[in-house]
Amino acid sequence: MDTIGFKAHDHTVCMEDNIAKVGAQCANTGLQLTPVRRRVLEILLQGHRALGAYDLLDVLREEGLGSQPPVVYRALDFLVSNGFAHKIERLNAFVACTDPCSDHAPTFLICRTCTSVAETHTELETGALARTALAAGFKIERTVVEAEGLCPKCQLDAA
Amino acid sequence: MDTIGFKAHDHTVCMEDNIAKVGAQCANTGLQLTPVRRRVLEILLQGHRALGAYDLLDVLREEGLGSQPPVVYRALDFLVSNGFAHKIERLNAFVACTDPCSDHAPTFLICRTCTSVAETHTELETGALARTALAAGFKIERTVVEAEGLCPKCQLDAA
DNA sequence: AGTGATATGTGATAATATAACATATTGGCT
DNA sequence: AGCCAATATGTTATATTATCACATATCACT
Repeated sequence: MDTIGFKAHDHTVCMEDNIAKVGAQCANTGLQLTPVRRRVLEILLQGHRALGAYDLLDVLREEGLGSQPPVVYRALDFLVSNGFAHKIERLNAFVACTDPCSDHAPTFLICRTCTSVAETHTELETGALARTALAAGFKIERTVVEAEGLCPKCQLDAA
Repeated sequence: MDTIGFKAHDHTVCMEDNIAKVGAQCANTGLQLTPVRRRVLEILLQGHRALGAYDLLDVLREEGLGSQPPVVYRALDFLVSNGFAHKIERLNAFVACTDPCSDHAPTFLICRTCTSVAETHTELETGALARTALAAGFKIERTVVEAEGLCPKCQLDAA
């Protein structure tokens, strides 16, 4: 039950590792990590925070990488559908995946004040939700599990 | 581990019970179940399905109960913040609560083809999340747990 | 080089949600 | 009843999030 995002860590290494893993995965599977896609991933990796599509687009626009919404939505669609990023439904925003090589059912801890997001991985198969679904004859294809609250730092700030 | 929504049941009674409970709760606590609020709840109760705010607004408009977005969003805000309805974040849509008297952390099973929604109340899932959060020093205030897939009926139809 | 698949550029618009401010209604109090 | 404060509604405008549609470019492979 790994939790990255609220813990101190070498973030430069964290980012480089992530990009390297994604690059390798793309090379292996024939996916194209084009400049816009790579840049969107880099921006998302910059902080363990959720960013809206239009926040990302603002950065791309400044850098001359694109100016219209479809540019960023296409890049996000690529990243999300290949498991390199996730959408936080509660915020209509996006985060880089912290473990981009494994196929997983991620869960998120979202800080309401600083919008930082920690990703954790719980097993879907054995969870209570899976048992409930089974009992109801429901076939789960995808899950959204998000907890909203206060991260350690913001709890201190609030006190 | 109750699951209403994919099971056959007397839906007229289901609706009437729900409205009666909500009415009683409002009377007890001084909340005002005004015509628009009541009507929005009724529309949501009509099926165990998620409806978008603008779908609801279309109905209200036909019935002369309101024509502008704030009308329906205010009613939904009332219903959601008092636990009489829930927002399905994955769909940006709303459902009536199936157990409007208890304070709970609901979870949902969402059928991708018929948009029917079953509400369940598993404490276990939030329990596992709660342990993860505790380990990370994160204080949970609210959770979003939604599973998307195929309901029993749509599995049959697909076969 | 040619071809089909994939990716990008761009303008328009759809879908979801809130701000801001005026007016009306309700409930409690004297 | 009459008044006040709180709550609810009406309405215009706008913000935010997301997709469509179609033209063009680039890539991967033969």
